[in-house]
Amino acid sequence: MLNSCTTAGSIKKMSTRPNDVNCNSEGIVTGSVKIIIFEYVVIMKGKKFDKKQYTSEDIAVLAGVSQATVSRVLSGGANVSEKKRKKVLEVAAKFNYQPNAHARSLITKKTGIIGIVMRNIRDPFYSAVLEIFYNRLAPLGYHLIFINSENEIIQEHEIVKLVQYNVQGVIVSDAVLSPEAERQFERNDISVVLFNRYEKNSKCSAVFCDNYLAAKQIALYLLKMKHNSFAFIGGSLNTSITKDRLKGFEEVLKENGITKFIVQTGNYTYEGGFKATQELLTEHRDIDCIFCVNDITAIGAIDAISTIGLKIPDDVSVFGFDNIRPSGWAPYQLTTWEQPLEDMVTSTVNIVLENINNPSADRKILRMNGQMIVRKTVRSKK
Amino acid sequence: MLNSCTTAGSIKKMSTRPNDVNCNSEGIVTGSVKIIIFEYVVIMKGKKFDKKQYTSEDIAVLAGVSQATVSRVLSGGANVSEKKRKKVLEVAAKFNYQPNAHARSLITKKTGIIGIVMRNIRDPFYSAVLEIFYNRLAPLGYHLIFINSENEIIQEHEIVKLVQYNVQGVIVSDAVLSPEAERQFERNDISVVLFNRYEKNSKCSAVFCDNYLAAKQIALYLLKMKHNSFAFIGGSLNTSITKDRLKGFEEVLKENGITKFIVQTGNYTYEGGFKATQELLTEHRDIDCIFCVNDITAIGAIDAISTIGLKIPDDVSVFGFDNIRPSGWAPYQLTTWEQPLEDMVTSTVNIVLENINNPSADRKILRMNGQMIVRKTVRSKK
DNA sequence: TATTTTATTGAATACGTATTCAATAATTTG
DNA sequence: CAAATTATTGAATACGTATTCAATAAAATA
Repeated sequence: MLNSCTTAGSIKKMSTRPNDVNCNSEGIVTGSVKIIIFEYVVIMKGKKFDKKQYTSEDIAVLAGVSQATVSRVLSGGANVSEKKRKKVLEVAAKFNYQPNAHARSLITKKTGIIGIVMRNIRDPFYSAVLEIFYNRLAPLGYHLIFINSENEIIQEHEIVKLVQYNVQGVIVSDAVLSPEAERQFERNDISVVLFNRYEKNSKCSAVFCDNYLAAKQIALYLLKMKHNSFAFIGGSLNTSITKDRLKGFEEVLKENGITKFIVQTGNYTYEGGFKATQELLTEHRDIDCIFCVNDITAIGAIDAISTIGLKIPDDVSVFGFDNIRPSGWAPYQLTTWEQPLEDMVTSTVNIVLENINNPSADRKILRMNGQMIVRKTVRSKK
Repeated sequence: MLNSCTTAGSIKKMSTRPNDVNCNSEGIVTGSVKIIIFEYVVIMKGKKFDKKQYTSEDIAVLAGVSQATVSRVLSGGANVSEKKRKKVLEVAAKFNYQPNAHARSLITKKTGIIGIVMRNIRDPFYSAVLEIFYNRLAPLGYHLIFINSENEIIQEHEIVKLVQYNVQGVIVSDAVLSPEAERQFERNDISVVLFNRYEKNSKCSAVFCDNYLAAKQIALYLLKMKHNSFAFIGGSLNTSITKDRLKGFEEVLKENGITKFIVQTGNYTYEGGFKATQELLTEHRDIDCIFCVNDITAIGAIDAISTIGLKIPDDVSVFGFDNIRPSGWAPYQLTTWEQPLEDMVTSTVNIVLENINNPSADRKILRMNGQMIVRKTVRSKK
């Protein structure tokens, strides 16, 4: 038997090629050219075709065609006779051939990789964001390299690998890029879409909720419910989210002659919301209404309020933003503003895809609307 | 001026090479060989060095060395004279050269990519898992391709891209692989570590909490607190987590002569826990103690219990597993079992790295301990 | 049937890097 | 100073694929 041979060795392309090599149902190579059989059997070491990473060259030899034909079958599939196509596919399947994506991308300049840069992945809003992005992009053949950052402003060193991997696009969620990072992408013609952020001094596209308008509507609603003393718990004051939500909110309050308005700074986390609320209510017992920049902050606020011993919404109303799942949980029942998450992701993906097809496409800024979700943390009237 | 030239064109390697080409402080190339200057200026179109993705070949020309030397400087750095090294680094920095990771990996067979396959990324436990894995692996130069799945058993088509990208290792969290998927990885010498799962009929390494032992301790604790009628809300019965936690729990109950023990099936989610608890308490009002397979299920259970109007822990005690952050939130104060998350990740990373260095390393099965976190959802006595 | 058109194919090449190998330069040793 | 090491370098090559180009085979047209 041929497979009693024990010498190991690697496959080299033969200078003389068989016209035809067949594989029987056991997966053992048979055919008219012994040297080929010999070499492949040696590799297999009795494990059939496992433990060997086949190349298109190998498949070509085993199918009795040229490497070019194998490539044609497995990439586009154009211009190959039905007979050879079948043969190639058969051999490829039998030997479980998987093309090398790196070699492929070297030629095509298409890596099929998209970078996703995230902060606060522990915030349920952003876990959802990641999940939805994956579910949208994977069926299109794009895969995600995940980058986690702790910084509001993403630094160049955090994303340089994305450049080296030639990602075809980048999604930055809940953060912005440093000028150096942005230039790095720009130089390499990698388009970036900011998700849930907006930066004036940037050339990046951006998809976000119209925070300014939403905040105005929220303020109007809270006024309608006869609140008098307002507070806002934001994130960092130089993020567009906090700036815009604060601006819209404050404008409406001023227009309506509200004088009592305290702005407290959190950091978009539960802990931040909890602490900010404690401080807020210690100094300003008369606050009867808190607008939180996002739900996770609001949940922290709610817990702080009840820890102090105040009642929601009788003593203090709380309004959130995002409509994450925990906001609907029984103890919270948070009244909030729902971001149109699915639509935002869809739009972002569309921009990314458009930039891939047309690298000189214009920057796009998309403001989406969302809607108010009324639950039980804002009193009805007084 | 040289840059008044408007013809565009791509850079070709010159057959005759300059001995030295300098870049002045403006970033404009100067030197003794005009043809080189010409070509590079043409490319730049007056935008200095933007909008051009340089290759090591380009840097070589601009630094007056061979491509091999550039490669030596930027990869290992061995065996290059200090003078040329400096020159190369200077030019590379000035032109913002980034080596192509795909071309590199084609040679080195090291992609620097690790696949992470996740389910339930919306569960705070797994968001944390992802964050920690990133934070551990990125400093080591490894990057993550993120795969999301809805399946308990990961199918081949979901992970085939990981094979094509030649990932150097795979972490599968909260799921197992189908035999075909596992073989796919095995054939390609890609080692897999199951995280928080264990599968007997698999050759994959695994890192998980000793669920059996933990469940026994939990049962003992609940017995000590004088509970009589027990329930367990698990996930799917063919996952190791549910099986082992159930087994340990049930064994102790039996040893202690407990006859009232109801097993209800959830799906590791809030909604699953909520619904299972509703059903459970409708049929079995006498249950005074529920052990939930994980915290998010337990939180759903707590909400269901209080929705029904029962008191925790006076009427019903709830015990969780994981110690996710929301378990510590004010309304929940869930008594639970903390998984040693950081240690589990560290161990997993170590196994992955070991497998990279030694592909024939043995399968490793790591059971970690964790600890009980006593809060307020289990009554003290009765 | 002769001629033109189209389909199919393989050889050669390109992608951008790391590495081998041989040649040369620099240094050390005697 | 001569000989032997060692350090440095560039040319050539390999990695695994897609694609161009030229050649051949097949089909369609006259």
